[in-house]
Amino acid sequence: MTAHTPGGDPFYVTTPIYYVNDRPHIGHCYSTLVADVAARTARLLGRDTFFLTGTDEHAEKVSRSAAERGLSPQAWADQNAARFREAFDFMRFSHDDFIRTSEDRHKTRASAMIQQLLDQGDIELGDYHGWYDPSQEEYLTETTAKEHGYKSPVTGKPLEQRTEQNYFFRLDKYEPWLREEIESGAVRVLPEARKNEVLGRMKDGLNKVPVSRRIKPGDADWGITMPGDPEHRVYVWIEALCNYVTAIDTPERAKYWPASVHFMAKDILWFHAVIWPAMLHALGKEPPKVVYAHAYFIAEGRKMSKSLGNFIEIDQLRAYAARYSVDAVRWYLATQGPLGATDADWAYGRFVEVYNADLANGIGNATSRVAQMIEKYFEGVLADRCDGRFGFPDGKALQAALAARERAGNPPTDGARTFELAASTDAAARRAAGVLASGQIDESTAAGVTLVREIDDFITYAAPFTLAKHAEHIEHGQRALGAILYSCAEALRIASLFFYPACPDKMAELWRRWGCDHLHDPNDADSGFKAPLAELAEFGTGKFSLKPGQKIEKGDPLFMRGDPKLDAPA
RNA sequence: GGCGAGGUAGCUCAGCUGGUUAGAGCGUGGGAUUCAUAACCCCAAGGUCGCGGGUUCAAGUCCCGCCCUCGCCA
Repeated sequence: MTAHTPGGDPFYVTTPIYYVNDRPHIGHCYSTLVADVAARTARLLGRDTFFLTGTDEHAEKVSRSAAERGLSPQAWADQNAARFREAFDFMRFSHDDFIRTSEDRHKTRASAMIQQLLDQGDIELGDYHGWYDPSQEEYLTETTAKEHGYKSPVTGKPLEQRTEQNYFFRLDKYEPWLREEIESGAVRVLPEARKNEVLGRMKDGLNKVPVSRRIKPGDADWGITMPGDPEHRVYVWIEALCNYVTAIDTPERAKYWPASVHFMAKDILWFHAVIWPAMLHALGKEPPKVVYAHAYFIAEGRKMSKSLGNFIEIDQLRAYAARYSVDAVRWYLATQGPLGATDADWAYGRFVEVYNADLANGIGNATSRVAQMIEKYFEGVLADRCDGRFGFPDGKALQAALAARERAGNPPTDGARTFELAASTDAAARRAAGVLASGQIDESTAAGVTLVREIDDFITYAAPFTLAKHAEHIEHGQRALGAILYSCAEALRIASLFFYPACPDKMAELWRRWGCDHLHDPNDADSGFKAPLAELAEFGTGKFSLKPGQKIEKGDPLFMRGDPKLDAPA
């Protein structure tokens, strides 16, 4: 789907695979967006990136829902998996593959992985006993059972103690190893608060975990059976975890293991941070480098739930996108989302504020004003190059600008300032590079925002619009003006690179207008970069820098200002 | 109940090993300005740093107690 930059270090990022019975909503979109931004950042940095998402299909409820509709489980899963694909295409996610657990490539490999665990004695038969809810035909955890007074949470009928033969994964065997991995950071569990949780819970000891249940008469033939024992069906979660490996188990893709980062919501952290690494270790494979569990979105200050019926579904995101652009929706999710341990709010008022502040009044306005000046004073053609340094005593361009302000009777009140735009863009690039190890995707967006702020500040101080009016009375006035505008444009070009992971289409649009040659195909934001960030972000003298003579087209506002008084899109 | 995190400006949060007037972004109010999408830039509003004790020459920053919120518990 996306062109890879050959030669870079492999970077493998995943999302959970989504339960195919669900309708795509903001939660799925958020997890996937986080991974997408990480993947796009990795590609921008020149890493050989592989980004995987997909659907989890082998649940009992899937076959039941299918039956209700008179469909085969597969047909039903096909239909719903397609919804996720559509939603993800709409969100402009750049996954390299979309795996479905009902695919043969997954089933055969997942079975083989389980077979190996069985052969090695890491999965063994044992007795499971727990609280069984006969009315729902399911076991409840001790905690849940207790919470409900040992009665069915659904029907209120008494629960029964039952014992059943199941297969168990010997998680207990790997406790010392796992503790060491997590404590040392060999497996980084993030955010830090989650790591503490996991370690805290591990203190109570690790038990064998049931990984299968006995097939009952009438159960649909849907899912993987325990190798060598067709009486038992493998639990979906363990099979689902295997997707991260099955999807890249080909000669060309093998280089991507171990995963650089698994992103997920906090509810499935335990599986990813504890059970999965232990399974991998048992299989003789390396554990993932980073396991990152984000928190949840709430809606307008309220928890989302089926009973309130306030889930933010894909249609609502589409409505926002119709008014503000998909990139604006991505921006809000990426910068305001629950990346840390606490939940974040999807709130319309906040959406407009952030959209206006960062996008419309930020990079959108900055590119407009710079392009407009180049159009007005230089007929839309860049005049000079400049190294982005404006200081004393040899910053001639800035001195000319200050002379103009003096002449206009509007000298700066804040004294002699120095601007090192090239140093600022370098600092931003270093900051953005931190995204990959920390999973902190907002480092890149924040670097872009900070940079734009500095550029705006510089424009105000250097006042090229004032210089333009007095240029003929000032020595080298016209050249100084060209140099200043060049630096603003060049700094904005570099800033746009940091906006790209969250706002790929808008930045591709900007690059087309300004004639920037970053992408293999300027008309396709996903066509891959021609060089890694280190080269793309060279200021002034690089291969990808703006060049004298280059045409700068202003065009319509990149992000039209939003009106907070309007009702929320619906 | 057990374990853990945290309560700092209207909002979201920074404040490392204790030390000049407690910071940022957004929002709000005012000013300046016109290159720009009435945007940008500057300034301000005055937050008992959850509450009460204690240690110290000095405490959001350490200790004790209390209140509250939140997370995890296969």
